[in-house]
Amino acid sequence: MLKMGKLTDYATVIMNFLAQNPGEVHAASELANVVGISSQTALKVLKTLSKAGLLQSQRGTKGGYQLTRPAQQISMADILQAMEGPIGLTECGSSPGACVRESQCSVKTNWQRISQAVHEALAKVSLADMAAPPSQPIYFVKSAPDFSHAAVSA
Amino acid sequence: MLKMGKLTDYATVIMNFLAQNPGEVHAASELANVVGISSQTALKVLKTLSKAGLLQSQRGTKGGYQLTRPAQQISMADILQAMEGPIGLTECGSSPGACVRESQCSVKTNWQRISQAVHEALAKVSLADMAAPPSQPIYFVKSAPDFSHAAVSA
DNA sequence: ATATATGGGACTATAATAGTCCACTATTCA
DNA sequence: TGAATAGTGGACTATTATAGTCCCATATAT
Repeated sequence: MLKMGKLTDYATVIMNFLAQNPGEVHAASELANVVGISSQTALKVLKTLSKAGLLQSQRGTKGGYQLTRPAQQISMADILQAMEGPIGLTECGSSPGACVRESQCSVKTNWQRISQAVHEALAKVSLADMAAPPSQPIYFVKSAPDFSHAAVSA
Repeated sequence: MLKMGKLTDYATVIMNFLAQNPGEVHAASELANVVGISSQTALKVLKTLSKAGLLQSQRGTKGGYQLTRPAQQISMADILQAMEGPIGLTECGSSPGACVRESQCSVKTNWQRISQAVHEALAKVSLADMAAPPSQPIYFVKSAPDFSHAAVSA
């Protein structure tokens, strides 16, 4: 399914909520309610997002979280990367050296390119875009990974 | 990391090998050697690919596997989908009804679109492209998910 | 017939993820 | 200044998903 983790899912909903309430500070317990999860779990997500620099936290009574920058300047790639580490469909795409067969792998380079394409697709979508209901059905990738130059080998 | 499973990884290497040896039938044990995994595990992958219609199998002595159609006509999306089911970053993108909060979810539609964009990126890359070493560094997504119409809400 | 090879399903081990808990630090307000 | 509130960091456990293995059945070539 190529799916992201649940925590990442929560993160996007939380970030979306904060994007819709700019300038306000929201406590973890409140955000937990928005998503429908426990405060503990929300806290875990919020800590991760804070460490990644996407959220600004405030301690003590009246404390909570808010976006560090405008929703237009936060991409879905930022959020995914914060929650799951570098975007890459294969190990070799995000962590060079992890695969023992890396040197003689025939498909490595192209996988890295596909990962890059996926990353770019996610980077193009900002949190502000996400928060806004789309006005019409559209196609997204007008031009996709360009392999047109590559001839069939073998 | 948004990564695919190991078995999917094996699948791409196997498919790539078969693409480079068109018209030949290769046994599971041989393909297992190519990837560096056990025959049992290779078999598991091969069964899945066969069921999905990407491979043609032949039983008995001198049996084995080959591509059902030319490598140009098999996309990476086909392989991923065969191994991991429908491509979708979120549950709601690939299995409507799976998420209890689906109806009031503010980001559902846009996630579905992002998943669609990822799917299209993978669909554009054929097995033949994958088998061929890229001749030059290129950018893949010239135009990505188009959210330009969407205004910032709230 | 027999050896070889795939088909289908079930089972188990392992790994990744999600969820929870605890002790600590910072801030507000009475 | 003390109590209440709220985030920080790390560790731990439960759960889930994945990977790997095994068994028995079926098909084919010699």
